[in-house]
Formats: sequence, C-alpha cells, structure tokens
Amino acid sequence: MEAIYKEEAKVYFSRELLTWYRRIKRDLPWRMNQDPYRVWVSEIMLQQTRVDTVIPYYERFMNKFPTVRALAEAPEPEVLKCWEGLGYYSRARNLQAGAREVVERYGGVVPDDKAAVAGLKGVGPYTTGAIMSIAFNRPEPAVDGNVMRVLSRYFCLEDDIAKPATRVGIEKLAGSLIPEGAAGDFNQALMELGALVCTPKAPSCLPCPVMEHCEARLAGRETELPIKTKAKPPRPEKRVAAIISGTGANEGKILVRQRPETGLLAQMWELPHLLVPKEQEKIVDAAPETDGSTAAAGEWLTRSMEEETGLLIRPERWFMDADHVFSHIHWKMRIYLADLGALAGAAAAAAGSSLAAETAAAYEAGGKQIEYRWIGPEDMDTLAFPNLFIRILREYWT
DNA sequence: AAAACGGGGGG
DNA sequence: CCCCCAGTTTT
Repeated sequence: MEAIYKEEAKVYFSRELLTWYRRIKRDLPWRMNQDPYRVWVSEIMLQQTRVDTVIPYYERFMNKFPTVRALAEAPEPEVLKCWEGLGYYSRARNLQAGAREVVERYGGVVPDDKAAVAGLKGVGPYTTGAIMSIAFNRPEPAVDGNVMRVLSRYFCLEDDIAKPATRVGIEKLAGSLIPEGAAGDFNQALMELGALVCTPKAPSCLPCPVMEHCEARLAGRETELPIKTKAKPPRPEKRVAAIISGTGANEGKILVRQRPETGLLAQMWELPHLLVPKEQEKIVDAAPETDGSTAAAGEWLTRSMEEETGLLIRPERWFMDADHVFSHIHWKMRIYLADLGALAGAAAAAAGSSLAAETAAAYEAGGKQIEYRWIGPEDMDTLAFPNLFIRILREYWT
C-alpha cells in the first residue's frame, strides 16, 4: 500500500511540476534555444552562483565567445577577465580546457554522449545531467542543491544532503521521476521550483504546484528540511599589503603582481601582500596608525617584503583595512601606501633593465616565476583582479 | 570523506 | 552584522 501510494505521489509530482513549469518558466538568456554550448556555459556559471548575478556575465561571455571554437581559440587571460568577479576562477579555466577538448576530439561539436560530456574538464555529475537533459533531452537526472531541497521536502527525506552518498540516492530518485520525453523541461522545473517557490528559508507553499502531496508540508516540517551539517567557519588570516607607487616613467602607476598558476585565485592579479605569521599578529592587532606614522607594522612589512620578494619598499602611511571572506579563509588585510626604495636580490637585475618599460620586475619565488607590472587605472580594464583588490584600487584611484 | 575553491544575498 | 548558499577537483 505504501509503495502504491508513493508511486502515485511520484506520478502526481512529475505531472504537476512539468505543467507548472511550462506555464511560468522564466525567460532566461540561456533558454533562447538548446544549443549545447550555451547550456554548458550557463550551467558552469550557475554553479554556486545565483541567476541574477550570472545574467550580465552570461550575456557578455556569449557575446565575446559565441561558439565552442571561439572560446577554445581565445587567449586565456581574456577568458579570465570575462569571468572577473564571478569567483571560483577554475571554472573558467576548466571551461576553456573543455572547449579545447571538444574542438580537438569532437570537431567543435558537443557530443550527444553522456560519457564524453562527463569526461570534459569541469563537468561533474550535475552538469553532465544538465547538459544531457536540457540540450539533448536525454533522461538523465541533474541534481543540484535546489533539487535536493525540493525532493527532501516532498518525500520527507532526512538524510544529510552534505553527504555525497545522499546526492547519489537523490539522483536515483530524480531519474525515476523524469516524464517520458520531457527530461529537459522536468529537470529545469525541479530547479525552478527550488529557486522560486521551495526556497531555503520560508518556502512559499501556497502557490506550490505539488503542495497537496508534499510530505514535509503535510507534517508541518518544511522548514526543518533538508537536513544539512554546516561547514566549519573560515580560518582567519591577517595580511599586510602595499600600494607601491612608481616614480619617473612609472609616475602615477602602482605595482601589481600575478598570482601562481594554481591554487587560490589562480592567475589573478593582486597587490603585493604578505601573510602575518600567527606569532606576530600583535603587529596588526592594534588600530591602524592614522597619524601618518607606520610604526611596527610598517617596519615588519619592509623587512618581510624584502625577504620574500626582493622588493625594498618604504611604507609611508596606512591607507585602509579590508576584509574578504572566502568559503574557507577569512582575510583581514591592512593596506599601506609605499614608495619603492630600491631593489635587492634577484629582483634588482630584472627590474633594473625593464624599469622604463611596462614590466617592472620579475623574480624567482619558490621556483615559480611571478610577474610584476606597473599599472595605471586604465589597466584595470584588461587585467583580471579579484573583487577584494578591485574595491581597494577603485578607492585608491577615486 | 574532507578540504579547497569566491562571491553575493537575505534577515 | 551574521548566517546561508553549493558543484568539481584535489587530497
């Protein structure tokens, strides 16, 4: 009896949700057509990112890279610049790697083949299902956070959705709900319901097309589900950065550098800065010096910057403090205005020969080539910076 | 299985 | 302000 009841609840759910979606679906830029490339780009952008945030990025990106081939052939820095501010920058690099793979292996055509799609860089289980169902109408589940929330509530599932095993179970369930011939619309309907109606907090049950048979709602438990263990708080890190102004040919410019190939904010540009070791955090615990002195932090900055980068700088005064929270790290940054005193070590030779040119200095740091460059406000239009440094530099040049 | 990986929105 | 959101890759 239970199984029969559940089967009817499933059929009801699929039918009502699909009908609802076809009536109210939003007119979004990636729903213009079913071009697999357009679907692919949208799904990558929509990972960890809300629809309203993605729309302007998507329009710009598709305008600049309209086809798989255009993306594959673009210089990587241009792709990164187009992604600037969206976060999780490896998504952009993986997307381009995937595009190059599609050009080389599949002649520039996204293959209508689950295993081939799943093998592309940056495409995991969710995105595979999204592309296969939306672009090719294949009956594959596409389980994102919205779907886990909706199904946890409708079927009153109490498994912890933070656990990978739970997602696998919900994928099986979601796959069994797909109506014949309507995979794309149904999967989008599930996500649309999660985004518009079955929201994380305070779901709007009254307009919900499947409220009548929603088990969580019937039990009055819709706000208790889904069950999810919460993440650890980000670890705090204190950092000191310098806005180093140039002289002579570099008058009016400041020194920035490019981050390493991999890791946090890979290949993004930034102000030179240093991690303050835990045992020395008292240096930046006090309120900033607003009287023009740079005191202890300035001296520590001078010494450590020379040790780590070979740049000999002279901090002049405190400029601002800035906080930036990542999912796993919390940067508390103190920023000083500084002059370039002189160059020492490996940086001296590199910078000495090119000081008149755009490039200021290159030096060896832990075996990796770090590029330094003098830039003016106009260079912000071509180099990709994380939001933290965009805020700081906008403030500086205002 | 857990950690790394950004940024934005809502209460 | 604090809390919440959440796919893929790497470890």
